[in-house]
Amino acid sequence: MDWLHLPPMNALRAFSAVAEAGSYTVAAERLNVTQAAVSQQVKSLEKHLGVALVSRRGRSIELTEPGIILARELGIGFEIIGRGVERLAEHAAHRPVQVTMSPAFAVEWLLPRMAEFQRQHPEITLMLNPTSELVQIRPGGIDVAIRYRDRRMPRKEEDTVLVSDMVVIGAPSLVGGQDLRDPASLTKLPWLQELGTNEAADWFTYHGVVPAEPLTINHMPGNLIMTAVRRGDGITYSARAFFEEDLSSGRMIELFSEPLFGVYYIQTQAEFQRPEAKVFVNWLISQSQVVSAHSSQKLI
Amino acid sequence: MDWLHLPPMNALRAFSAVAEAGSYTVAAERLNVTQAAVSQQVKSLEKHLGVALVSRRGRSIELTEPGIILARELGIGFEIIGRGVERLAEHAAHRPVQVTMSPAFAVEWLLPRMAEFQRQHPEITLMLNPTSELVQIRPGGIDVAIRYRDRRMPRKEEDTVLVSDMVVIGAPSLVGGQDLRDPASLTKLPWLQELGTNEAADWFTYHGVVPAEPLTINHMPGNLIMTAVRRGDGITYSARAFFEEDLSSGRMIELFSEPLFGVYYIQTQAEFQRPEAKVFVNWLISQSQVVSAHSSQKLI
DNA sequence: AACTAAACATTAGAAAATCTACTGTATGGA
DNA sequence: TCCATACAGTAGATTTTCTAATGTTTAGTT
Repeated sequence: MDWLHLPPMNALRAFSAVAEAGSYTVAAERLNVTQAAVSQQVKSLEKHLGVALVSRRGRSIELTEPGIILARELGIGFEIIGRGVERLAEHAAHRPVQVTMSPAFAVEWLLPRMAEFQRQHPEITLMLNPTSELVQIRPGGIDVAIRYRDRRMPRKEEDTVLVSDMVVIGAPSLVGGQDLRDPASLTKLPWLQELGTNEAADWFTYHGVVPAEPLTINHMPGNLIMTAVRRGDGITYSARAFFEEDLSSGRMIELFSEPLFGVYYIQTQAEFQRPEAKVFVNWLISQSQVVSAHSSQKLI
Repeated sequence: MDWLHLPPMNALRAFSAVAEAGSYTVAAERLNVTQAAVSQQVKSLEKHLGVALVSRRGRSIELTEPGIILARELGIGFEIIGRGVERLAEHAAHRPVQVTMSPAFAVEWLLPRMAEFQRQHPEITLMLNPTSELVQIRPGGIDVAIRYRDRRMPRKEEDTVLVSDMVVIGAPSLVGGQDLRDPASLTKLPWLQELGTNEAADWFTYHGVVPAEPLTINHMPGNLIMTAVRRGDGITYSARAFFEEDLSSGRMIELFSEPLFGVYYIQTQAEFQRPEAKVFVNWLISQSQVVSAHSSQKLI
């Protein structure tokens, strides 16, 4: 394909629209530009080709003989291109909305609410990708990411899903009856921690504790941690919101708490957001909440 | 055709080139832009469609499945468009170079030299349009116009074909033996004048003569005037260059002369000039001359 | 004949798209 | 490990494209 000697595509498109519409004014409407713009584009195309394509005939226009020939070819070409794009657009529209988030958030917050979303929007299918890796948001890939940050990294202009106390938490069978009011005392307990993260060490650093002996840390996939903590395999650092039920029923014990410390917020491709993704994001926002102390309250 | 929901044509073209070349760098070369430009165009297309079209694979790239589908359609579409344009371009290339000029210039200056041009450039056919109307220069229409102006309207930057004395001239049978040294004396003679022009009246005005009685003016098509003047039907105002032969042989008599007064110059479409037209213009310039007094001399 | 309205043409300046030059990142081969 | 190659990202420059206003031509109307 010889791209170099092709006239500007926009000029070809304008002329093709004119040929199709039989009028500059109508073509301009269809292209959603002014009549002057179309007139100029066609002029520039004629100049490029050195051939008159359109001739005025009183108040209307007429294609010249070469104009007719060109218009026929262009019409076919653009038709094919248009169909190809349309096909792809349809394909894209039916693709599930892809959402990534941390395993803890998926299991403890999103999944319990998913049924409600599906009831409201049965036409939209979601594909969840629970991982603590930062998956790139990109067309054809992840549409929406729900991410965690602590309060110390403030941002403006972001959609918040959940603001929660962050807590160190454990099962009564593991921590019951001990005096654990000093952060340093937690160095003796086994920690459970997401693969590839460093929550336990960070927590001690934040609280000014330098562990005297090596910490006992079990790394495991995020989705297993909740279960393991409940079973008494170790303690972990997490959002209180994920354990409301456990705490009020006494199945879990809160060891330390940092009020309103953790923020889960939405990241999404700002422009050209797919309509389905937008619906999901709006729903997320409608479900957003602040969880603090021993009560949870809706924000919106 | 739904032009509104079509992505930007340039982005489609860039992606099609990438698909064809199998590489951003090569595609960029073929499109004669930088690799960054192509990269951005493809990105923007992906954003528009919400679909990943290209994926990196090490140091090379690979089209995604939807990318392959789209590329196939685009390839066909652009191919058709390209062929249509190419066909037209060929058609245009073989079209005769269309030249307009005054009838006098055509008969007396250009036609005698045409044979030489044809000898030098047998592949180029000319179509002459001798008329004193100002035909619009426009793609697909007139390529080159040779126009007259008098010295009083100076221009810069124009290609001159002929600068000549302007003379009032007549056949001996009509004007011989009379004392016509006073411009006013010419009011009594019959004038021949191009249809739609006003040369005679202008000439008297320029020479400060207010005709006492109505002038005798015969209007006729330009190509007939030369013959009529030679036959002694009247006098006319013209470039001396057209009558060199007649004057030196005594077949015509020069009544008044304005040295280097008339300029014949070339008008042509500056940009996107067809190659054939350019050849002809260059030849015209090579033939250009200044004609003054009783001698003519080549300028170049 | 004069008026009116509809359609295309032209222009300057504004707005938007596009490109370049540069820098950054990843990868395969010497 | 270093180098060369290819793609990615960014800011600012450049080019293209568009709009808004106005002009021109023509067909139909009064």
